[in-house]
Amino acid sequence: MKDSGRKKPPTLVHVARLAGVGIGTASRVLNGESHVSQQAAARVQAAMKQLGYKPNEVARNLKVRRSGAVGIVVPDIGGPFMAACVHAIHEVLRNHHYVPILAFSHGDSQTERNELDYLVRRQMDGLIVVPSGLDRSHYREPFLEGTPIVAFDQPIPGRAFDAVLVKNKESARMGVEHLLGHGHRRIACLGVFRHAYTIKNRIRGYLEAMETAGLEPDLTIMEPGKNQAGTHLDAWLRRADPPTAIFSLNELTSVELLHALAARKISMPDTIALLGFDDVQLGELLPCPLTSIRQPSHQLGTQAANLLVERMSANGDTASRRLVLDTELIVRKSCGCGTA
Amino acid sequence: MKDSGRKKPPTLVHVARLAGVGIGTASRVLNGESHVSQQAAARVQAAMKQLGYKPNEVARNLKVRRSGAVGIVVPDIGGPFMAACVHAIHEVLRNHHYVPILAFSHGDSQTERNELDYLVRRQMDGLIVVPSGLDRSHYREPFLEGTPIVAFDQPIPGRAFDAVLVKNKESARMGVEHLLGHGHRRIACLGVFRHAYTIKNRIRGYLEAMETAGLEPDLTIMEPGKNQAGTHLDAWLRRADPPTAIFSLNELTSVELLHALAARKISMPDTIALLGFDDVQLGELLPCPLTSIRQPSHQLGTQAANLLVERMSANGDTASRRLVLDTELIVRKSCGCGTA
DNA sequence: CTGAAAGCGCTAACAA
DNA sequence: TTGTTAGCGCTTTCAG
Repeated sequence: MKDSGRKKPPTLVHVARLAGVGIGTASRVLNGESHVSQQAAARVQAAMKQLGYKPNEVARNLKVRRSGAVGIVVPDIGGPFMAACVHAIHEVLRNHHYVPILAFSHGDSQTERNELDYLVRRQMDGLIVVPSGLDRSHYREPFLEGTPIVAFDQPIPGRAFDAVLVKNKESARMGVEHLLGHGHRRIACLGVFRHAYTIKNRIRGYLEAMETAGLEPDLTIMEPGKNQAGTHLDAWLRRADPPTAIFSLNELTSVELLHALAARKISMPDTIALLGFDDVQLGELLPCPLTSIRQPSHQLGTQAANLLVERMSANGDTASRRLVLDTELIVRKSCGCGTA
Repeated sequence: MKDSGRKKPPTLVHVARLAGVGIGTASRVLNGESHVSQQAAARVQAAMKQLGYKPNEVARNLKVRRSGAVGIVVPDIGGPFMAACVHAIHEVLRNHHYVPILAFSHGDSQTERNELDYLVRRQMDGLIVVPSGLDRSHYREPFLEGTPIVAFDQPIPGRAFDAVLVKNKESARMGVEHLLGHGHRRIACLGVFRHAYTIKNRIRGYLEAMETAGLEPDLTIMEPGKNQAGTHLDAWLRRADPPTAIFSLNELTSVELLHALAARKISMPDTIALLGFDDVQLGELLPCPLTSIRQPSHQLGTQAANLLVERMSANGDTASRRLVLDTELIVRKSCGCGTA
C-alpha cells in the first residue's frame, strides 16, 4: 500500500499493446520514421492519444547516449550584462532543440567544480562556462574530456577550448583615452577582483593608456559586496591632489560609486568625472548621464551558443576557435562631454 | 569507423571488474550504503578513482524514477524582479540537491505549454510556474497530473495548486492612497497587459482607491515592448486637465515613463508625480528619486521553492497551500514627499 | 514493413 | 556481507 499514490504513466509498451503492434513499430512511429504502414501508424497514434502517452526522455537519453541538454555555468545573473548573455544563449540553444541548464558558481572555484561535475554526470552534450573561480585546474581534469566546452567571457588556460571574449584591454584603453582627451591627468581606476581575466586586461588597458600619456597610474581593487566604494572615494578626496576622474572596471563598481558620490553630494562630472564598463540601467537618466563602455552581450551569447552547437554536431574535431568582440563607447555626460 | 571519436566513459561494471567485486557491491559503495566490508569499499573506491569513474545520473534516474530536477517556467528574467526570484528559487533548490531547469515562456501560452510538456517528458520531479500566457487551459490537461506544481506570482485557475503570491490589490490601493494623501485628484494609471492576474488585481486596487475617494479613474493599458509610454503621456498632457500623478503598474512601464518624462523635460514630481510597482535599479539616484512598491522577490522565491520541496517529499497529498506576501512602500520623492 | 530481443548504466530484490 | 538477476522505458539491430 506504499506507492498507491500516483499511478504510473503509460509507456510505449502500453501504446503498442493497445494498438496491437510490436513495440518496435510503436517506437518507429514515435520517431516519425518512414518505413511504417499507414495502417500501423494511424493505430499507434490513436493509441498514443487515447492513453495520453508522453515519451520518457530520460529513457531515450540513456539509450542514445546524449541528453540533448547543455549546461551553462555563470557566476550569477544579477547584473544586466550576464542576464542578457544568458538570455541570448538560451534562445539559440532552444532553437536548436537543446535544453539549457543554468548553474551558478558565485565566482567560487569549488562551487564551479561541483556544478561542472554534476552537469557532466547528467550527461550534458556540451557546456558553456564562465570560468570565474581563481583556481582553474579542474579544467584539466579528465572528467571534462569528451564534453565540448566553450569558454565565455573569460578564456580557459591550458587545453585549447573554444572561447568567446570581448576586447577588454583595447576597450579600457579607449575609455581612459577618452578621459585623457577631456584633459584629465589624475585618473583613478576602481574595480573588483573576482573575474580575473577580464579585469586584468581592463587594468592592463588602463595602465597602458596612462603610461603612454606619461601619467602616474592610480589603481584600487576592492572586495565585492562590501560596498567599499565610499571608503576609497573618501581616501581619494583627502589627498592633496585628488583624482579628477574615475575609470570604473565594471557595473558593480559604477553603481556603488554612483551611490557614494550621490551620498557625498559630489558633483559629476565637474568635481569628478566617471566612465566605466557596462551600461547601467537608467544610467542615461541620472542627473549626470553616465558614459560607459557597452559590451555586446547579446552577440556574445549568440556566438557562444552557435559555436557550441556547431561543435556538438561536428563529428570530427575542428581546431578550437576564439572569437573576440568589439565594445562600444556610449558617450554621455559623466565623462565631461557636453559640459563645456 | 563511425564512432571512433570519443571513447566511452567507464561504467559501474568496469569499476566492479577492476575491484574484483560484484556490480551490486560497487553500487552499494557508490551510494554510501552501510552493509559493505571495509575491504570491498576500499578496493571499489580505488577502482573508481583509478578509472575516473563518474556515475551516470541518467541511468540512475531511469531506474529510480525521479530525475532530481525541477523545472522553472517564467516569462523571462530581464527585469530585476524575476531575476531575483529565480535566483532565490535556484538557491533553495540546490540546497536540497535538486537541479533547477529554467525555461522561458515569453508570456506566450503556446510556448508555455511546450515548455511544460518538455519538462514533463524529462521527468521533472516538480514544477514552479509563472502562468503568464492568456490561455491556461493546459493546466487542466492530464499530462501534468502526478507532477507537483507551485504557481508563482500568479495563481492557476482550476485544479488546486499550491501558490505563492503577493498582495497586489492591497498594495496598489496603498500606493494610490499615498498619492491621494499628497492631494492628487487626477491620478492616471498605466500598465501593460501581459501578466493578467497580477495586473488585474493591481488595477482593482487602483480602482477601489479612486472610487473610495470619489474620483474618476483614468486607466490606460499599453502593449509591451512598443515603448508607447510617450504617446500616452502626450495624450494626457493635451487634455484640459491632465493628470497630476501617474500610478505605474510595473517596472517596464515605470522605466518607459521615466524616459518619456525626461525626453519631454517634464518635471517630477511637480508637474507629474510618479509611483509604481517594482523598485527600479538606480531609482534612488534619479534627479527625482523614485517612490515605489517593492515586492519581496527573494522571499517569494524562497517560499515557493520550499513549498515545492515539501510537496515533492510528501508521500501523501496535503491540502494545497496558498501564501500571500506583503509588499513594502519605498517612499522617496517622485510621489511628492519631501518637496514641501 | 514489422516483431522479437538485446541492451544503455544503474538500483533493488533475492539468494547465497 | 555479497553476487546474481531482473528490470526502468526506450532504440536498434536482426530476422522474418
